[in-house]
Amino acid sequence: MHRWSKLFIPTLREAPADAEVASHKFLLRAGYIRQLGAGIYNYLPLGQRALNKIIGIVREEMDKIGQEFYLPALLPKEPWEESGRWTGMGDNMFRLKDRKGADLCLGMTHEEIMTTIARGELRSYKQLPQIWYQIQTKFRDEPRPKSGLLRVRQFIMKDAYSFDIDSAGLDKSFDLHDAVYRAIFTRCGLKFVAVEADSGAMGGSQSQEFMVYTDAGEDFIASCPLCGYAANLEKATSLLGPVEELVATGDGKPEEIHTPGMGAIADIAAFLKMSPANDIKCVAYMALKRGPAAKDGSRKDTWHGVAAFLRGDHQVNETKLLGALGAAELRTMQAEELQQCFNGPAGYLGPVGLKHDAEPLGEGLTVIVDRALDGRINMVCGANQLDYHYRNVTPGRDFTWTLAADIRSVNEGEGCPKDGCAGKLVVGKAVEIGHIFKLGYKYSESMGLRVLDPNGKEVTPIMGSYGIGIERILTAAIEQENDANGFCLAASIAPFTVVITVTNVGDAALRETGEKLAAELEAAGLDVLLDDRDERAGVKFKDADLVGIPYRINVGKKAAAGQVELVARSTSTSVDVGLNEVVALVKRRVDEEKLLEDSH
RNA sequence: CGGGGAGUGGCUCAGCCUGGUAGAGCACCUGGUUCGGGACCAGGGGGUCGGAGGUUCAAAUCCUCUCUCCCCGACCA
Repeated sequence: MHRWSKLFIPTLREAPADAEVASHKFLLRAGYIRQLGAGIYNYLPLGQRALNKIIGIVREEMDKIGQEFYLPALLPKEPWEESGRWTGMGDNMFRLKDRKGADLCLGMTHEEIMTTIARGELRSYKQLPQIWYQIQTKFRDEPRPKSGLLRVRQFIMKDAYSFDIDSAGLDKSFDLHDAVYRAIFTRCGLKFVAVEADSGAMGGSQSQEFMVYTDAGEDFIASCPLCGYAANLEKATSLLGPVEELVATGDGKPEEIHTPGMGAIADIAAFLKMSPANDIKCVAYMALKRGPAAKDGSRKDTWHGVAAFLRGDHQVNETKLLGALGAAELRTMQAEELQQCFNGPAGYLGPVGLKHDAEPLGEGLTVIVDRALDGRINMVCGANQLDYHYRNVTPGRDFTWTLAADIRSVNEGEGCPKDGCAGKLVVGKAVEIGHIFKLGYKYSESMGLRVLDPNGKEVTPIMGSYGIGIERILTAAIEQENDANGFCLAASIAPFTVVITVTNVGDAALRETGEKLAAELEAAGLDVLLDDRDERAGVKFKDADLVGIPYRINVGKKAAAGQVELVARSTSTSVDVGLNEVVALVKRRVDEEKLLEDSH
């Protein structure tokens, strides 16, 4: 049994000024965490208990499909050079040298390391499939840590890796993780959605994120309320309605028009009394192409000019653009670069007469057009000349391109992309709590993992990679359920399941009743905290509400009559219960919560 | 890295513009009165004003440099 008077639970009346999001404020106020530096936090006893409970659930579920490892966080350079990520990870990797001057890094993910184990030990298809996981501290030198535990530089991750003989096997491993992840998040009391996602730096084909809707999140999710389609905005597509085309003027060929001071799309649209959808906008980038790795691990990276053209009312999706180009990084062009590539100024850039490369990221300019320009006619675009535009511009007839691709972000209200679905997309903010990838052969190939197949032939196993952010589960749970007084965690992850508040410890009878009740609850298998502090009742109620414990039992005035109050934190409802029934009632409530989870 | 903001007892902040004895509330310690939704009274402890340099008889306050943290944009669990 734990007594509040003996525990270190430093609650705060006011949130420190630099906390902005709810979970950050409450984690600090409830005495779960204290900050040590930007994106670096101390976990205090209450926080540690909650995280341990989450880890327990993750471990229990993961053990159903995989085996737990524990790899080092301090890693030598070599495996990273083999995969190409020693340079590929860039500044996000914490690097250090040992006393001999050898390069080391702090692990930010462990594909490489797991692969070294696999290639050292796996010899036969008979040993596959394997699912290996660990729960371990990760280090990432984030450009901008923020929002308390939401984005930090040191965090706990459950990372798992699968090795299969073929893609059918990978599909199965992927589905196993999908199912187990759903079970984990449900047991943690999260209302989550699984969405299609971009694979990013991990590489690979298919990936799916698990998200919890919250304004504190950093991702946007497009979803269809009708059919259940859901995708990260980085990946989402939509069905566009028809656009009313402009009527051609003159001979129907591109015609230069004088448009002084109309560098913005809104201006030119108003001037020509047309919709921005009739305009072709240009966003000019410099894209970084990674060169092949040299023997010493170094690379020659090069920058290439890219002109992206899309509908005037659409926004570039840089994630999609990166993917379409096969580039590593993007930055917008400087004025001199614009002049050099377009011979024209920003605001008046256009595709007509633009020379472009045949292949992406070549010597000259890469012209990429968005698919939403397919089949469009009589559009308006910049003339690559200050204060001039063209009209009557038809893609394909009046200009060509290096490649066409989906490079725009969908907007709320656009049509659901699923065949036959008439739904309209809605966009919401969310935080990512888990991500599962089909990696493919990226690591097994580059690092030389081979096994013999049934025919005695060497084959390369196919891999998957699967992550869960442990602290993110806690953070998302708090974001999901909080009010003015604090937050409420599911019994499964709360540091304590029930707190017994003895309203007046000066009263020996009350104190004894509380002690006895606590012992009984503990005997019933519940995590119980006895608030035996010599504080006024109000202080103890406030603290109990603050720290997220789902059930509270008030031992007060009515105790003499054999009655206590059972208060549910989530609904703030209380019922009077007989002292001899309260243990069974709390137990039943907690068990019902579990049942509810299982039925998901 | 670009842009914006902040560093003053443990927490929230005032003081800075216009240089002149470092303050309030909460928290903490002692005593008393209270005791079901963050009590009250009295007394008390605690601060190199982020750091360095400069201007000045005198710097929390003015100047220069620097460090740290937070927020907005490119990354991801």
